[in-house]
Formats: sequence, structure tokens, C-alpha cells
Amino acid sequence: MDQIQVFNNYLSRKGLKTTSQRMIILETFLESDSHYSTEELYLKLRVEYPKIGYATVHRTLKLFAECGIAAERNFGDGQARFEPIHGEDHHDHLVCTECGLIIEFEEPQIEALQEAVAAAHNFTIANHRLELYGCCATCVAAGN
Amino acid sequence: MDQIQVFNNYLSRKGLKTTSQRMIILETFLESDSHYSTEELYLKLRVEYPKIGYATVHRTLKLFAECGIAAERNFGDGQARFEPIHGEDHHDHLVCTECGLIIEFEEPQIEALQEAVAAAHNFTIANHRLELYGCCATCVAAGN
DNA sequence: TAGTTTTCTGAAAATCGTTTTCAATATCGC
DNA sequence: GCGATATTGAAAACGATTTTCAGAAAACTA
Repeated sequence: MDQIQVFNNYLSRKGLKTTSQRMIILETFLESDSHYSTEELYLKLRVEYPKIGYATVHRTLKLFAECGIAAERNFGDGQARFEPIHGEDHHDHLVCTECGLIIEFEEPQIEALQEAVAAAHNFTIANHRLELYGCCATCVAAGN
Repeated sequence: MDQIQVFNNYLSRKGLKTTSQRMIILETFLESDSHYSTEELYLKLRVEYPKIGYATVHRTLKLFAECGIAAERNFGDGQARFEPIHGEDHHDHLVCTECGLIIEFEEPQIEALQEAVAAAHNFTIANHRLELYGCCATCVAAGN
């Protein structure tokens, strides 16, 4: 079941409606692999679909997060960011604090250790966030 | 060198002044091991020191973070939180999404793996954040 | 399909946490 | 103590997010 199906199922399950705006936003959102803030996605959409309002973009991104096809993240720049979840595999982020570059990575060993820590404290983990902040190779070379 | 010294050094190095408000806020902040938002600390201080304003609390917490005796964190509830840094050892957090309980933990193996991941991507890590969100034993038992 | 009900949309206003402004006050160096 | 400079507290400004509301669109009903 792909993301579009998941989203449509979610809509009908909740008695919500399928609208052209929601479909357009979903398409554009899935097309890219970048980490959109509401504003960024709104600006991108505005080029082709100037009628779509900021509030609708934001509400729709929240819907994506609710139905599980997007993850809401916050990298500390004061804006929430959303990224498509393409499968069940989880990934974390390397964030360059100089140029804003975001690299995704997966490290099963870290995940396993997290589970161990949680178990030691009798916690049941629902999700987690791991972000490594630093300087990417390019910025290091540039002397930043 | 304890935190009070670090803070005073920082103040004089930057040409800033030692005020009674700053000392009161620092004391109260260090006394507790909880993770204060500006508002929480402001409300706590207000009981004994009703003259201290919200802006001063906030500015002072920012100062703590600047001089390295506090860390600013964001657990996704929309409020920044500050916690005292008691030594050079780093720790991460388990956050109960039901009751708000925050448990600190350290896991050197995870830190080591993070370094390995960063090295593989030619990143130089300055800092990181790791938070595990879930349900604590008490809330699980309560059926949440 | 037309009519009815409900949800959705977009613009603007409201909200929330945070940050800044500004006049009065306090601290520091002399 | 004096003067220069930083700090304070209240209120206003700010930016991101959320809500409001009247008109538009979608889904349901018969």
C-alpha cells in the first residue's frame, strides 16, 4: 500500500474529504526528498498553484503526520519540518550547522542500544529522534 | 570550578554585570535537577521574588546556555527547556509522552557509534541530541 | 441528479512562545 | 560619589502556528 492509498484510507476512515488541494499537496510533497517546512512547501506550491493558501498547506502536512506518511521534525531553526516516510525503516540525521545540509543515515546498532536503554528503565519506546550537529566536509574544507 | 564561578567569569569576560536577579535565578536554577522552561522557572521564582520579570528569566537562561552551564533542549511540546550541565559528561533523554516524565541516561556505546557514522560521512560533530519517546512503566501500568 | 448536509478552503485574525524596545534603575570603574 | 554602561520589568513586537468564519466544494440521500 503506497502513501497515496494510506492517505485516502485515513481520510475515509475519519470521514474527511478528498479534495484537489490535498491531492496536489500530497503529490508535491512526495515528489521531493527534502525536508519541507510549511513555508517552503507553500512557496513551492505557489508557483504552480497560487490559489492554495498557507493554512491549507499547514493543515495538510499535519494530516500527513497524523496518518503516518510523514514525520514532523525540528532541527532547531525554529521551523517544524516534514519529511515523507517511504517505508517502515527509520533513519536519523546529520545536520551541518554551517550550510544547512541534511544527510540521512541508518544505524541498526544504535537502534538496538536504544531499545536496551529503554528496557532498562521499563520504558516502551514509541519513537525517537537522533540528530548529529556539526560541520560537513565541504564546510570544513572551506574553513568554516 | 563550579557553575557559579563559570558564570561570574563569563560575565566579567564579556563586560556584563553581576546583578541580584542573575544570582537569584542561577541559584534557583541550580537547586533543582528538573528541566525548566522559561515559564516554569518564572512561576517558581515568582513565589519568592515577585519582582523578577519573565524577560529577565528568559534572558538569564539564555546567558546560562551561552556560557555553558546550561543546555537548551526542545522535547517537542513547543517550549524550550533548560537544564544545568553538572560536568563534562553528556547524557540523553527518555521522555514519557503520557505524563511528561523525563529520565536522563548515558550510553557511551551509542556515542561511539555516532562518531563512526559521522566519520563515514566526513562530518565533524559538534553536538547531538538523542531522545527516546514512549511510555514509562507507571503509565503503561495505568493503561495509557 | 438535485437537494441537503457536512467538511474544506483561503484570508485574516488570534494565539503562543520568544524576543525586543524603552525609560527607569542598578552596577562598575574611577 | 560620579559618570558611563549594562540591566531591569512591562509592554509591545515578532515569527511560526493555529483558529475563525463565510463562501465553496465534496459526499450523502432520496
